[in-house]
Amino acid sequence: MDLVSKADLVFKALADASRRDLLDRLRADNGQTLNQLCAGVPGMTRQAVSKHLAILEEANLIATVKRGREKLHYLNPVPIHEIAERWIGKFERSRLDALSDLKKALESGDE
Amino acid sequence: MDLVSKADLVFKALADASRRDLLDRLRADNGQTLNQLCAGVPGMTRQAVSKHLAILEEANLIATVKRGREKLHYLNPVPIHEIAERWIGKFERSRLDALSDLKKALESGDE
DNA sequence: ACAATATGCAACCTTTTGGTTGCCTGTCAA
DNA sequence: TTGACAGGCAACCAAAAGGTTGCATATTGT
Repeated sequence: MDLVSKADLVFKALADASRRDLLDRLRADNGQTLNQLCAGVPGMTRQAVSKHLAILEEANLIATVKRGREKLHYLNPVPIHEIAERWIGKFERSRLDALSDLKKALESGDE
Repeated sequence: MDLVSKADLVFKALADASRRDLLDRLRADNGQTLNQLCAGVPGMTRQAVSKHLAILEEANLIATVKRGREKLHYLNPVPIHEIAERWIGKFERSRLDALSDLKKALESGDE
């Protein structure tokens, strides 16, 4: 098996606000080039953006297509979907239980 | 406004596998003490676990209740729920669109 | 009272992360 | 063919993250 799990790459990729922003911008306008994406993040070099995109690609959150001298970036929402289903879903299902535990604990702490 | 957004704290907290594991274990057995949680992570000092718990608490993913000399940790799934609703939800909704973009791009790349 | 237990605090260390600069490669257009 | 344009690669750097050790503090049971 992998040294780092697939889910871990996705969580780590999503941990950075700049990368979440890149995903947001691809969602709004899919298939942008590196330079187009750079234009939306002033105050950051092209290489920095390129590194973020590489991390997103490693996590399979984006796919790229080379078209001549430019590289088009496409959002792949599948890993986000899987994370939501497999991991967040568990917590969704136990939401009310956990809150009732919490409430009980806080009440008994008041005694 | 805050220097770091609330959502950012949650994403950052979820970025570490040990912390996700702690949440998992609290979900299975809510209200554990620090030492109980340490027992489940062999090969890590109590202080390391304590730091992870502090980060989770900072992100509001757990709430704590002091009970005598021990501190009980309770899962708070609400931030996870909010993340799922506000952020992941957007990507869920655009899932098919993005995939169709991707497919089109890959096809035209084959010409 | 006192020893054991449960946790907190702080300094310190190493690795990872996010970013930069500088230069190289490939592609298009005149 | 020769610039200009889009992007890749590698070295380097500062700051943050993850972890440790050592000591301090508060609570509890005997």
